[in-house]
Amino acid sequence: MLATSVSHVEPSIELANLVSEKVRAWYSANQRNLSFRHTKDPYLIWLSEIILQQTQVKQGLPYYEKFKDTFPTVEALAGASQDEVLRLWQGLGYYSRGRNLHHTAQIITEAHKGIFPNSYTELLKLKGIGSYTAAAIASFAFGEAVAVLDGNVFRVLARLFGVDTDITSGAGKRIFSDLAAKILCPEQSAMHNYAMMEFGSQLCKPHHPDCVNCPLQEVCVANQKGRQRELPFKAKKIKLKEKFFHYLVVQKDGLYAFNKRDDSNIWAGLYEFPLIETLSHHAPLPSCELLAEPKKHLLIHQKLWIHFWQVAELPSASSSTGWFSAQQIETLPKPKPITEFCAKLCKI
DNA sequence: CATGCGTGGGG
DNA sequence: TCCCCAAGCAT
Repeated sequence: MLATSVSHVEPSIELANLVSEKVRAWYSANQRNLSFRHTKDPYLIWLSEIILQQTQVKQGLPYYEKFKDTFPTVEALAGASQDEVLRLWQGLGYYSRGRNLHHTAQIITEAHKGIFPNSYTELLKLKGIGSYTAAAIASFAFGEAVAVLDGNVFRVLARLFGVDTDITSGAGKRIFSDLAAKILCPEQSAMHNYAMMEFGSQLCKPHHPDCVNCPLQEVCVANQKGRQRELPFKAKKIKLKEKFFHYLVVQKDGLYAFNKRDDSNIWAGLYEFPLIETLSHHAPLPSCELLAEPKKHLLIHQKLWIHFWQVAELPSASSSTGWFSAQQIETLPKPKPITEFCAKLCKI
């Protein structure tokens, strides 16, 4: 599944040109009619780009229109109060975008005397403008030859060139920005960037890419190999899950109930007290006595809460339990929390 | 570099 | 129900 070192296709100049030409031709015939694409006013382009960060056009468009009507210029936006701006932003989410928008409008109005910074490098210095937005404004408003790299472009490039490097990793960012730069048509950067994003959002879609009608199907690695579904590759976000382990300390005739863990889980093959896993700290059985404070045990993507309960008898359900003396247990391989608990138990 | 930040929609 | 995704950025 996960490939660490994969030799994806390195596009030749010819292939790079072909890709840009085909995508731009597709765009000319298939682009949606979106008002913010029909302006070169850097203020309006900036406004639309901020609103559309992590936001679908359908959701953001009404906000763009509202802001454009209410604040037609950067000075008008700068002159508003933060409350007015956030009131207009209400419901769109990611409210720091609204705060930064207002703040940056004031910087441009005052420090830049109302003149919008006109290069990728200068734009990047403004609050709320990162690499994507700087490239978007620089190319759309000023024709600078910089390639945008957003979620759509990641997807198009990953599929087209068969790149299965994790797009969230540092290595991935490098590979994809190199590829994006390589296929950019410098004389047509605005059109190229619009086209790449539109192509990704309308044809090379995440779930049902329209490969049958794709002008690049013959050069697309994912299409050749049927890997559209796997690309782009993102490492699964590791969510720290909380688990509650309850160990039952049961003594019978001087022997302790003790089990060997099966090999399909953590601590495979090690020994432990009979275990009940629940969803809370609460006692797992009606009559049992807590022997120690719950112990936190951190694994790579799990937080375990370990409890030890003294119990008179084993629940009838538990099977295949062995019985061992304290001396025998001492010699058995055990997980760290069990070892620690046993050590404490011996001292008492 | 991992995480938090919002809301709406789809599988 | 849950997870992923949508024109990312700041910390």
